[in-house]
Formats: sequence, C-alpha cells, structure tokens
Amino acid sequence: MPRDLPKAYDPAAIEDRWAAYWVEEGLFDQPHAADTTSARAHPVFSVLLPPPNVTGRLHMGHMLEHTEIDILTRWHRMCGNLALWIPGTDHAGIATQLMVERQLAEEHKTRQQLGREAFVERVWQWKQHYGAAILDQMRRLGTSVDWSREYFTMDGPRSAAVREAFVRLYEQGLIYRGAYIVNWCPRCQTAISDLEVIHEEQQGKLWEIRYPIVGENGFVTVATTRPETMLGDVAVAVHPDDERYAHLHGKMLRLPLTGREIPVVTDSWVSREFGTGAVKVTPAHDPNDFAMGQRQGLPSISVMGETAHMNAAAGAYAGLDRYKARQRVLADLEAQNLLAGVRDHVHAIGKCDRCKTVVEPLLSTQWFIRIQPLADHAIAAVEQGYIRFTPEQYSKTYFEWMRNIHDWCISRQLWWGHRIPAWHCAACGKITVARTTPEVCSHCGSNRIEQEKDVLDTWFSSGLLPCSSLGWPEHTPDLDAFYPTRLLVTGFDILFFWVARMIMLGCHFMLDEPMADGSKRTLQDAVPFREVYIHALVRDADRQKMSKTKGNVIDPIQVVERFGTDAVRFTLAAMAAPGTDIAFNEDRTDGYRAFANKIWNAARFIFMQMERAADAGIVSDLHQLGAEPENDAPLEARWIVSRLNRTAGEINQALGEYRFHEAANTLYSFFWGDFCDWYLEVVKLRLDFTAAPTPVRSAPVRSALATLLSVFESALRLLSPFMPFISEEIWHALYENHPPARSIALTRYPQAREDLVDSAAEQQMERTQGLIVAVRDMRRQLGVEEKATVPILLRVAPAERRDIEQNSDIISRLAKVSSIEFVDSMPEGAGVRSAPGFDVAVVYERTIDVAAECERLKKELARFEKEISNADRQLSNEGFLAKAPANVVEGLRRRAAELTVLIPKNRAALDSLNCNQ
RNA sequence: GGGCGGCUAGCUCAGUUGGUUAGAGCGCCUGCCUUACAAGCAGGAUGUCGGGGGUUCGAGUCCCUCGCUGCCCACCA
Repeated sequence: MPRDLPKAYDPAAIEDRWAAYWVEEGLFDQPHAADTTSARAHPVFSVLLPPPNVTGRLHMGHMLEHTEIDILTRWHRMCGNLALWIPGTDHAGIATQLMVERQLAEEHKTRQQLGREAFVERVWQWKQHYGAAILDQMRRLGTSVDWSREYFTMDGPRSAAVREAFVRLYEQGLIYRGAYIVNWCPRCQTAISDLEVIHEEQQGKLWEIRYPIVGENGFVTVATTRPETMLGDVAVAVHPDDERYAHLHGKMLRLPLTGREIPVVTDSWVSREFGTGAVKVTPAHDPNDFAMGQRQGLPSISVMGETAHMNAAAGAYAGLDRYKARQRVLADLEAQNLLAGVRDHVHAIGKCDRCKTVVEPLLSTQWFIRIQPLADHAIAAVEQGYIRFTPEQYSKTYFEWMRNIHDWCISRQLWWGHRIPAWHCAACGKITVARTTPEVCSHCGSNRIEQEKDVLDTWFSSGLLPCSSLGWPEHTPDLDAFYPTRLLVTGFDILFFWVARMIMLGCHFMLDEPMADGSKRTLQDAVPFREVYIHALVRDADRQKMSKTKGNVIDPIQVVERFGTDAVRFTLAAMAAPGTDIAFNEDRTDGYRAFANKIWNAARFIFMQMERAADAGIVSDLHQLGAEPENDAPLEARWIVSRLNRTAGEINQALGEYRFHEAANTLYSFFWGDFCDWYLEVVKLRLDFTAAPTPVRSAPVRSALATLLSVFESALRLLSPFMPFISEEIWHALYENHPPARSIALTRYPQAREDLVDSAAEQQMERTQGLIVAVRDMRRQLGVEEKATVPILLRVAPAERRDIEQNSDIISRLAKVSSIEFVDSMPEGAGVRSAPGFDVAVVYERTIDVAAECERLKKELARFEKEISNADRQLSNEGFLAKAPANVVEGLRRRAAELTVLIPKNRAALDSLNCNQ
C-alpha cells in the first residue's frame, strides 16, 4: 500500500509533481476541431483568461483572478460541462515599451539610438523571457487551462484578426483619420486615450490677464490656468447674454506679447460665473477651445510641440519647456502691467497613466473609431440582459460610461504593437488600407507607398480576444462550439479599457456571423460573454493598495512557497465575497495551511483503518462497498451522509452565484467541524479492531468503513476545485494509484441528493452533541481529570429515552461517560445543566465552584428573560401573528415553550446554590 | 461637479429576497502530548451592528439625515 504518508503535510513535496502531470497529460485540453454536435449536447463552459501583461511577474491580483476562474472552471468541468479555459498573454504596448526603455536607460541607451527594428527585436526578447515566466507561474498555481490553445496578442492568428477588424471597420466608415485634440504624453511621445489619463486634484493658480481692446482704451480680462498657451489664442469668448461684455461683441483685441489681433466671440458654453466671464480660446491646446473653434470657424495655432516645448510659432518663447515658458510669459505680462491678478485655484490635472507625466492636449493627426454605432449595440446587449454583471451595480457604471462615450483614439506613436494596416502614397497622398501588404497605391498605382508608422492601442487587439482566441475571422469549430464564452472574470479597473471594448467589438463583428447550425447570430449570440464577474482588489493586511512604491507588494509565489498553493488559493476563495476588497492576511493563510494538514491527517487516519481492515481480512476491496447508509445504520452514518449532501447543495448553489467565500467556508466547517471533530471520533467506536474480543468480521464494521470512505472521497471531490493539489494526491493514494480516472478533476462533482438528506438524523445528532457538550463543560467545571470516566444522571422525556439509549455508546465515548442513569427528577443541589429536551448532572465527588456556577446561571437567566419577554411581546402582538410567516410564528412559540421550562429550572438552581445571598 | 462603496467581537472580515438566540478565522483565558493531526483536542470570555430619526408586527438588513473613510467618473478655462 502506498499510503505511508508523512505525519505532516508538505505541499512542496507534491505540488510540482501534480502541476507537471496536469500539463503533460493535457488533462484540461479540449479536442480541436471539436465536434459541435457534442458541444451542443453538453452544456459548455468557456472562459477566457484575461491576459496578463508581459511586463513582469504575476501579482496577488492575478492569483485571485486565476483562483476564481480555476475554481469555477474545475467546478463546471466536474459538473459535466465541456469546460474550456483559454490562456494567453498580452503584449501591452505602451507598458511593455516603457519597461524596455527603462532597461535600455540603465545601459545608457535610448530606443532612438537602437532604431525601430532593433528596438522591437529587443522587446520580443523581453516578451520571450517574461511571457514564459508568467505562464510558468500559472502552471505552478495549478490553473486548469487548455495549454494547446495558448495565445499571445501579437502572434499570427491574433495579428490576422486585428488586421481584419481594422480593415472592416475602415470599409464600414467607422474608422477615420484626422487632426484633433488628443491627450499627448510628452514623455511617451504618443497620443493616449481618455482612459489612459488619470486626473489628480492639484492646488494651482488662476491668473487674470488683460487683453487690450483694439482702437479703444481698456481691456478685457480673461482668467486662465495655462498662461503659456495664450500665445496660441485665436479669440476671446464671452457668453452671448453677458451684459458686461455686450458692448464688445465683434470687437478685436490685441493679444499681449504677440501683438496679434483676435476677435471677441460669443459662445453659450462660456460660464458667466467662472473667473471673469471671459475666456481665452486656444483651439490647439485645449479640448473645449478646440470644439469652440470648430463651432466658430476659428483657426488653430499650435505653439507647443510633441515634447511640450514651445515651437517657432511661440516667437520669442520658442524652445522653452512649457513650465519655463509659463514663468517667462507671466514675468513679461507683469512687466507690461497686463497681469491683473492671481489667485489659488484647485483643479484636476491630467497625467499619463503609465509614466505619470502631465499630459498635454495637442492638435495631432490620429486614427479614431466612430464609436457610437458600436456603443449602441453594446448598450442594448446589457439592457436586454444578454450580458449580466455580478455584482450587479457594475452595469450601472457600465451604462454611465457607454452612454457618454467619445470616439476612441486608436493610434499610438509607439514601436511595440500592431502596426496600422494603412499605406501612405507619396505620389498622390492618399491612403490604402488593406488586409495584405499592398504592392502599389490602390488609388494611383504608384509603388511609392509606405506603411503607417503608428501602431494600434493595445486594447484594440485584446478587445478582439473573445473572437480571435477562438479563431475568428475564420469560421472555426471552436467559434461554433465556444462562442459566446460563458463568463468573464476580471477587475473593475479594466471595465472600460477592456470589458466595454470587448462587448462593443464582439457585438459588432459577430452580429450576423453564422452559428454552428448555419443561422445568423443575433445580438444575443453575438455578445462576447454571457456573464461578467467583477472581482475585488487584493490589498495588504492593512487594507493598503499594493504598490511597488509603497513596497507592500506580496509576491504570490513567495507566499505559495511558504504555505502551499492550496492554502493560498483557499485563503483567496474564503475571502472573496463579491464586491468586497480582500485584505490579504497571512495569518489567515496559516490557518488554511493547518486546514490542509487536517485533511492530510484525516486521510492518514482513514488509510490506517483501511490497512487494519485489510489485515483483519474484513474486506478485499473497500471501494466495492455500498456507500449509502442503510435505514438501520448508526446515527453518525445517517447524519454525516445527510450533512454531506446538504453541504454539497450549499456549495453548488454558492458557486453558481460566485459566492466563493460562502462555498469555501461551508466546506471548511463541514470537513473540520462535522467530519473530523464529530464523525471521525464516533467512527473510531465502530472500528475498534483491538478492543473487540471476537473476530470483527462483522457487517457493521464493513458498513462503517464504506460510509467513511465514501463520505471522505466525496469531500475530496468537493474540495478539489479549491485545493487541487492535496485532493489529487490523497485521491490517488486512496485508490492505491489505480484511480477510476486520471485525475480527481475529471470525476463528478457531488450534487445534493434529497433522498439522503435526513433531517431527523441531523436533529437527533444535534441533541446528542448538545448533551455531550454539556457534560464536557460540567466535567471541566468539576475539575474531572481528562482521562477519567464518570457516571451521569439524565432526565429526558420518555419518548426520547430510546434514542439516547441507542446512542449511549457515542455519548460514553465522546463525553467519557461510564454510565447513564435515567432519572425522573434531578437531585437537589447538584450541578445540573438544563437544556431544551434534557437535564443532566455529572456524578463526581468534588463539588462545583459555586461562585462560578452562580455567575453562569445568572448570565444565562438574564439572557433567557430578555428573550422570553421579546417572544411574549411578539406572540401577543396581533400584527405579528397575522402577518409573520407560519414557520416563524411556530418557531417562536416553540422557543417560548422551551424557555418557559428552562427559566424556572434556572431559578431553582440559583436558589439551591444560594446564589442570591 | 456627478456617482458608488465601507463603518458589525481586540484584529481581519461574513451576514442572499427584513423573520426565532448576529457568525467565522486569528488573537485571548483554562485544561489536555486522548495511538490521524500540538499545524492538534476539549471548554470558555468578548458586540448599545458609526450617531440620530423613520417605515414595519418585526430592522445589522429598507428609507431619511449626520459623521468618518475609501474609490470611480468629469471638457468650466
């Protein structure tokens, strides 16, 4: 027998072995070119791994996400679903480029020095290294993904999908190119989308500047936070109804420092309350001004370049950095007495999400997606309930954003990414957009064409993943079988970046695509996933957000090495209440390491019993034994089987609602509380091979062993999605390395069987447990030696006496009772415990600690009295009786009846001990 | 400027549609090496559910308000 398990569980000794086994055996791979009829015959559970960026290592948030997806995937797989979890990594354009630039900087090099081609080659090297490391970590964590379908957002099939998507959108007129105000990062040297700008409140200044009126004495005073951009002013705007400025409509102003003349225009966007009510208009450097410029037909003057230095149009200020220029402008205005005032002003300043450089709104030629048509479908998909969010509140956030969406700037002036499939013609200046690299300009036939240098926003390719990971734009069997994916699990931080984009792109491209049966997909089947589960943020033990700068980042691999993967997974699951951030606390993990050890030792115990049974020649093959308890089976067997089924029901329900914490806690308390603490202790009674004077070749022993094994095996299966390693190891040992399947992960998940839920047995067991606990407590109070057995006096209703007698061996063993004497009334003065259903006293020579007992009784009495007065009040309230559900009323009546019995007993005990003297 | 969440035992957190006595882990106190497990066993103590008001027969749970505290979104210079 290979069951010579070490006394303490050592995760390190088994985890690598199983992690490798699962991958090598391809246990979680689905056949390619899947038979779609079989896919339709089975429920499908398909899920996409949110691709980790190839920027570094996995962090705790990844581990939470992967644990949650893995639990669900393993669960669905064991429930008989065709489960497919596709893994992959993201090239993460700007983020990865930044990492490599930093690496270069350490070598005192820049990407410009390397040149585009060499630089991109260098990033590929980085990707090889870090991408592989991330996937290794995933294997280490036991994620049950389909490695045969692994993707990278810049590999061949995904690049083809990106090109197809771009070209189609272009052909549909949904992509345009033009000069607009964009968010420009002067450090990254690229445009970024609105989402990549993070706003931070900052204490700044609001300057008031006088613009002289041409041909008159006097000024218009404008207020601005960006004085340096005044060099690009093309107008001053006032509200049309603002009487203060009515006389100036149509007049010209002389722009200070430049002498240029600019008009006063009216625009109802201007707020009369803010500043002076007159606003300088700088279309090239402010999004609002740009919009106004368009409305008013004003020109744009760019005075700042891509590095946020003033350009030639800034005249004397050319070459100055924007902040330097600001100082100089202010000083010059001051000198000319044109600075009317300055005051403190708090405003939000935009910074680059990646490098934290202050973003500059710049006029720049970029590619955009006309987003409204896509957004319309995306809104409808959620409104119609084709996509559901959990927690539900996120759908509100989603709508909020989607209904106020702006066109998406998809071009980036980066080198790492999907290069836009557009070619500029040097001859005719027109653009050719094509799926395959063209030889000549499609407009004039010239061969002087050059591909667009810009690359696409990284989210363009990841936004296509639900389709592209299944083979789109090809019409593949995978797409037929697994699209829409069933679920997306991700963090709220990429709700707009990624989730929203996937919904828009998925709905757009999959609508009207053929399904497996040849019919066209409607919106319902075009969505990229049917449900979105938004998980929490993992914080440190002090609820602080983990960040490199704070130095509080927990490396999952390190924690895993200390406590074992299963313990960390279980910690995350047990703390993952939907909608609540997780304060990751290692104390908790230590507790679950102990849980793993508990499971391990339960297995050791069971293996010992099996060996003994084999040695005694009781059974040849334990696994052949029937598992269901007979009607005359002992209480503990009927009880544990009932508890198992109830537990299975609760876990299945909880997992179906993404209530990981509830599932984990239910499992924990079942295994430790019910199975180990009670059931195993009682079962020892049935399996007492040594004590039996006669040969133990008896049916009861076989029956006990059968239940023990069956319940334990079921518990392991319940456990396996949460703790795949230890459950796999023990399961194989249980079957002596000849298990009925290659992995416990391929067995069936236990489902609740109503016919095995035995409420009567549960109630009886609860009463028995109550009695045992009462006796144990009295023993402690009386100071009975741990090993001594003592007689008890017991008073129960005659009807229950038989139950107690039947289970007297359980009581004797677990409460160390030598004999039970049934009495009709308790003797005076003895330490008596009263509970609903029984009074019990321990017979022992020592007397109890009267003071302590009085205190206990008084506390209990106070609690009872409060409770009965509550109960009486409610029961005499007609509204309650009329409106409360019958079971609630009935429950309260029963409790009141119990209290009516218990309270006098309590008082009598207090009297007999003279507690009140 | 809009919107969302949190406040429950010493600590970290559960508590689904309002329903009988508000729970867990860790920590704490007491006693045990009981031959699966001392990473264990048995027993115990601990809460005016942030304050106030309201709805209801009944509120930790729903509504209003106040306080503290996070977070997201936002083109008022």
